[in-house]
Amino acid sequence: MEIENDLPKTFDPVASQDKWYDVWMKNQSFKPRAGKQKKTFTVLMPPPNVTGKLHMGHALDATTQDALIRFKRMKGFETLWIPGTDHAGISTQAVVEKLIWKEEKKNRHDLGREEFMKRIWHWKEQYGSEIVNQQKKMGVSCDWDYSTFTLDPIPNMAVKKFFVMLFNEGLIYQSDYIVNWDPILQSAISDAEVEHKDVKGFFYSIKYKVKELPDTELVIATTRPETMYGDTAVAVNSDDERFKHLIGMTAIIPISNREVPIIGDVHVDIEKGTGCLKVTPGHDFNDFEIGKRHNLPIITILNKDGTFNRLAPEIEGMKPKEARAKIEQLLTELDALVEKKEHMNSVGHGQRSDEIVEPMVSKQWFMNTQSMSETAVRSVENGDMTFFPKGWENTYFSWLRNPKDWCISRQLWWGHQIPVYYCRKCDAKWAAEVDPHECIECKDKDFFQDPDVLDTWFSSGLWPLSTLGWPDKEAMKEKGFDKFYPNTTLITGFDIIFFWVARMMMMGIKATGQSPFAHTYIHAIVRDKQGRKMSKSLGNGIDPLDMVGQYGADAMRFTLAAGSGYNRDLNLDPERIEGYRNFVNKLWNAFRFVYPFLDKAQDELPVKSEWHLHDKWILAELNTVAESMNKSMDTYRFDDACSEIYAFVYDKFCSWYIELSKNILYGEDELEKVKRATMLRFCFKKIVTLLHPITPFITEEIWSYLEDGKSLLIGQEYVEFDAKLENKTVQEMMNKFIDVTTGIRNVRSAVNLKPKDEIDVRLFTDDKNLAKFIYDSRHFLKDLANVKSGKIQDKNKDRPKKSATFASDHTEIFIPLEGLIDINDQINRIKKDIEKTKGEQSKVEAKLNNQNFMNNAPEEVRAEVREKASSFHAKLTSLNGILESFL
RNA sequence: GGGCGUUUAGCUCAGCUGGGAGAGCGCUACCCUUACAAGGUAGAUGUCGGGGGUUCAAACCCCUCAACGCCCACCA
Repeated sequence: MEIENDLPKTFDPVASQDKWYDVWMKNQSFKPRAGKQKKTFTVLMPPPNVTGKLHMGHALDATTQDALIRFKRMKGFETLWIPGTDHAGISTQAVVEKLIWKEEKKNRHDLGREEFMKRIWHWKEQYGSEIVNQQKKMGVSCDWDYSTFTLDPIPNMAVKKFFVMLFNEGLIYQSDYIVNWDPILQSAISDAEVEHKDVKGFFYSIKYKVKELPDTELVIATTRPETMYGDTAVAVNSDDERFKHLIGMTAIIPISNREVPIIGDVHVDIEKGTGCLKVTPGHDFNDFEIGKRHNLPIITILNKDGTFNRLAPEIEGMKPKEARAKIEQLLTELDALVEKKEHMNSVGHGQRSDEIVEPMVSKQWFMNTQSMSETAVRSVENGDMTFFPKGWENTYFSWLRNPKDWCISRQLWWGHQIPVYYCRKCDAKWAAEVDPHECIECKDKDFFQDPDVLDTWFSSGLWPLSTLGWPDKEAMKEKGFDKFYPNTTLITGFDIIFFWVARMMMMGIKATGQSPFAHTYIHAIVRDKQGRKMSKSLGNGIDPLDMVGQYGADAMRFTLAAGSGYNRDLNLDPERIEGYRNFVNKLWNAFRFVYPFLDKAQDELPVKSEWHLHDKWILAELNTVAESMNKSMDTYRFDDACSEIYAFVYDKFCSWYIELSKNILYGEDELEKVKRATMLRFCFKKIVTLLHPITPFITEEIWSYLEDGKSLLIGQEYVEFDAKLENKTVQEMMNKFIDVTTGIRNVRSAVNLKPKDEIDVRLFTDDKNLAKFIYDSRHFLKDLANVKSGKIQDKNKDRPKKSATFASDHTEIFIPLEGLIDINDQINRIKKDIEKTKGEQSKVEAKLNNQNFMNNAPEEVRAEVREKASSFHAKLTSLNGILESFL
């Protein structure tokens, strides 16, 4: 029979994607709406950089967050997912600066601050939303009306408010301190932005003369001889017998012949190097501390661009690497270089610039995070905020339990300018939330604002607050601050636990007294299939949009969700995306099968007494998968959720229920047809509902057919566990029926029967229920295994001779094939099966004969083992009986 | 140096509080069977990194070794 079907044979994701996204937008489906849970569920999107392009990390972010938010929305929470973009001070400024240089050969100083800022804003308006459009391709269901840019007026108010608060408490202060200086950015950066990398270098031993003892030479070990122009002391350990008599004398630095004191300090390790240390407080973190202890002067010998200044005349204008070579040459000429050996050194690099950072002393703004760290730690310890997986709290703790003051000023223009003002008349210095008109002290108009801007993470740290309108009362009311703060779940990668999660916790609690969110789910980092980081230099990046174009957003999303649970790496192989594309297509084709019968389907399920055994079974299975998916989604086990629904759709619904429906739908009984069509439609609605959070597009597409366009799936209720649908008995029975069917196919395959060969099957079982189940399902065996005729009997009946056979623990299968089969072949198969079963049985028997096991194992385990023993026994009895009949 | 993590089928991984080793992809054979060849049916594949220990019972708990990865750290 030909069934008309105007649906395409394969699902076309691209057409479907834009269509449904538009429909959802028009329908305002992403807006928060009060639901049956009477609770809110808020997720804050980690704002991508405005300069950013969507990469796999974003795609994973988008997928997990969207799956969660769609799930909770369907569960009846009032869901809000807040999007936004980050001004990303450094990278944005760099991008635009480069662009202007390319086009006009001007740098930012040529343009001036005001003009340059205008240009960046212009650039941002024009190109800054590219990533937003890319997120939409992934199907993100965030409320775009909440979209915020970190430099918007409200976040700016938030930044000022928070800054002024801490400034007035003395927690934000300005200080001349040694900081990490990035010579490319020409700005200070925070400790967290420094990445240490092993760099091959040399360990130099250099002779310093001692002024008071002309015959004595101190040998100093250093990896950075070029910084000797900044030395202001030589240090030895006060307990070092070799050198302690020198303390208080004077050392002479080679080349410059400058004199510096020899001091004793605990920091110096007697064992390490030569035991003598050159002290350069201006360019080394330890030396800075030593210098403070001994009141040493600080000499800064570097320019802002990392070249040496005129205090280092022989190497002035050089970069450190070049300078080092020059110094090495000079020292050699002076015969002051004792030794040079290879040495691996851990050198700090700027996270953004990847350039070696120089420790340098400069006036910067710092935030004292001591007490904020403590509250942030406590908040996780007492369960106000929980990490999923829990292990990540260690990373969080390790950082916050050892807090260092945070250098928050950056010598950039693009960002939140520090709200501190200086009076030129009276030296007043004050912080203000609103732009002042006059000096706070002397009322003079001649004042200026601090030129520096704040670290990007300062505004990011206030993100959960500012996106909900804080601190503007009216905006807070409009955006529902009281309702949506604290947020429910934060989803992000582990690489920004320090940068972002910890800062939001510190700042959020400081500002409101409440942890900004209840859960933090840390997802994996996407890597290539060999486990390497995706990077431009390796060229191993996979562009999510390419994949979306090629396989569809649903397949892309399913792949990412299936790969993301509590693991820390997600090694992505494009073949997997293809595999899940096939799954999406499978679902589509299952629907194509159902589609022509939809008009027969009724809205309500028939009364339970009219359910076919197979109906009971599929509904019980569906119920089981609904229960486990709910659990998985609630605990961020997207991987489990995916494999559960995948297995159900493939192995239960398509392979069996649909196959078992053909006989009915292509048959003559109109009443049965209506019932089955109703069941299929019902099941399909449940399936697409369960899948919708993960694969929103195809499910919405199918839903539109199932519901004839009357409603949108995005707004439907999620499938809940329903005790009334449970049916363990029928599930067990069906499993046995599947065993039997598979057994028949197995035999067919073993004796090389063609699919077209019809067979007669004789089944022997003592399981009365099963016999009835098979009998009731007998018509289906034609479709399932091309069984033409058959008979089900007790095991005490005679078995047919000369048959191909198979035995399970509950049923023996005989396919009489006189003349067609090789008896010896059959005997060998059975013997092999007997051996295998015996092996399994002996393991179980050993347990039962083990007195210790019987005494110690819990009863349920013993019962299980006994059951297994008897099933192996039954199977062996069958096999042996069959074997005898052949001999 | 400290911490975290990983090591299970050819590949990517799951295996929750210990109780007969799993999935997907790939592979082999046979099938264009009227939802689907982006498919169907059947099938093969593992000293669960090595070594000890606890236990009636260990992939799972403890100790130890090894390899790999990541994070932190002031190692001149």
